[in-house]
Amino acid sequence: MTRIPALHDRIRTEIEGQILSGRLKPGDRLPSELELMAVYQCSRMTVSKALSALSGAGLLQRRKRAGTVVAPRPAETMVLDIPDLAVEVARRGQAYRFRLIDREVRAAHADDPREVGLAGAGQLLFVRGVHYADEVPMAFEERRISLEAVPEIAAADFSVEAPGSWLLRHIPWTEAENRIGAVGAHEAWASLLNLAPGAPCLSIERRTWRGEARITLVRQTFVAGAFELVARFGAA
Amino acid sequence: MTRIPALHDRIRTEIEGQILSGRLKPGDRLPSELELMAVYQCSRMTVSKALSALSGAGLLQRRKRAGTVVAPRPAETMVLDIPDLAVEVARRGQAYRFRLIDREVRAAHADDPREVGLAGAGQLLFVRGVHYADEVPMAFEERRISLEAVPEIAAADFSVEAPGSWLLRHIPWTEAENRIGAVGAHEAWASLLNLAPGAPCLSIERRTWRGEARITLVRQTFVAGAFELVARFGAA
DNA sequence: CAGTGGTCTAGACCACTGA
DNA sequence: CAGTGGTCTAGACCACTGA
Repeated sequence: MTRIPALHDRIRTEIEGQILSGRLKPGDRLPSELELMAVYQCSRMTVSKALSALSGAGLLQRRKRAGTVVAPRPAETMVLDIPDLAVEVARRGQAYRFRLIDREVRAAHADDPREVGLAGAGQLLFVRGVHYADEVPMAFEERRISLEAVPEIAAADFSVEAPGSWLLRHIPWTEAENRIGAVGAHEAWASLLNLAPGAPCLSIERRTWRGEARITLVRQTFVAGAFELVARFGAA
Repeated sequence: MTRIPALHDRIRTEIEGQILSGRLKPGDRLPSELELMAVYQCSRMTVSKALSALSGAGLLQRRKRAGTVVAPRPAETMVLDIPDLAVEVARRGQAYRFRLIDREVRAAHADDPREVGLAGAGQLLFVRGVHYADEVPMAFEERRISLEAVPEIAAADFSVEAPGSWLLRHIPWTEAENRIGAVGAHEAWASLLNLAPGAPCLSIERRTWRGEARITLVRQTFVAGAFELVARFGAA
């Protein structure tokens, strides 16, 4: 059973291979759709489908009259997996637990632009807790949630489910931004992770939106070595 | 000049909006192509183009006979920008410099599986250096390059150009994998970054390939706060 | 076996834009 | 203004697979 790939797929793969291997370089011009129809003995729609896919993937640039050229090397953007912590810990075969440290409903601090940006004049829910894998502390979490956007979270029980998992089930975000860096463990929470103050930690600060509405602002701080992010580019 | 969007684009946007807003939930079934043809008064190819795009983006799942359903919430994969350091520093309006610490051509250490995986029985080029922004040390880099894959790099002058920039110009990778974590500054290079040993650093370890060939293995260690990675998902 | 999506054709009209 | 890509049509044959 040798699967016969679709013709548009074969055309796409062939041209993609020529670009990735370097036989076709940025700026090189490709044959027109009319010429490719003759090469592959097919209709224009079929050629167009292959070229449009490559154009959508950023490998080609197409302009009327000017024709189709190989795109300049794209910015190095990679796909980054940011798994839900409970899922990731379970995948490793460890027991996951979230321990709530404290929670508070209050207005945004007017002198904290991040809080004002999140909650505006409304209330926010402020939550802190620790993520454990097999009862070993893995990350400290400090989260702010807009109660205007998610009023029903005021009643959620975070001893059962981490706030992040709760949010994902109830109002998944449509947009997110993560800032990833390193920080030294802060005195206020170093001991919660069994660390000395200043010990190296991986910090992920995430903002999420649902459409226009700001949902949450969370900062997770991981014990160095307890968690790694992986970003990939290219074939699986 | 109100740009009239293409019909297939309008169909795609409408359905996409219904999914992202939650009016259509994972598992919900969409009308068949035949039904959508009637709704939008268009041909099947036009409907198909819209649905195929959404299927390719992971928002829909399509199966013959079973029809088209909204896909389960996709894994949270984000787009991560990993800029070339020289480019990133220039973008900030700072002066970039790479300082070569040492370089060495040798065989892979048989007891280091990462080196053996990179160079096999062949030679590798081992390079260490520091990246500066406005003469302030920003990152320490330790890089291994397969000389079998890139013999011409043996003659490159790294006082002029960082190894990473040289590689990008000469043999851009087609696949890459990055592991991002936090580490404490190592005694061997902490002083090069004006850090005390153990001070928090952001670590990026990158492997690259060109097709099947392994190109390089590099670990860059950034002074905490000197560099942040940003990952985004959703609309720009 | 009937409905669904996957693919392909041979044509058409058009907007754009560089020669 | 002529060549190019963007879009769309009305049809066709087929593979797949759940009712």
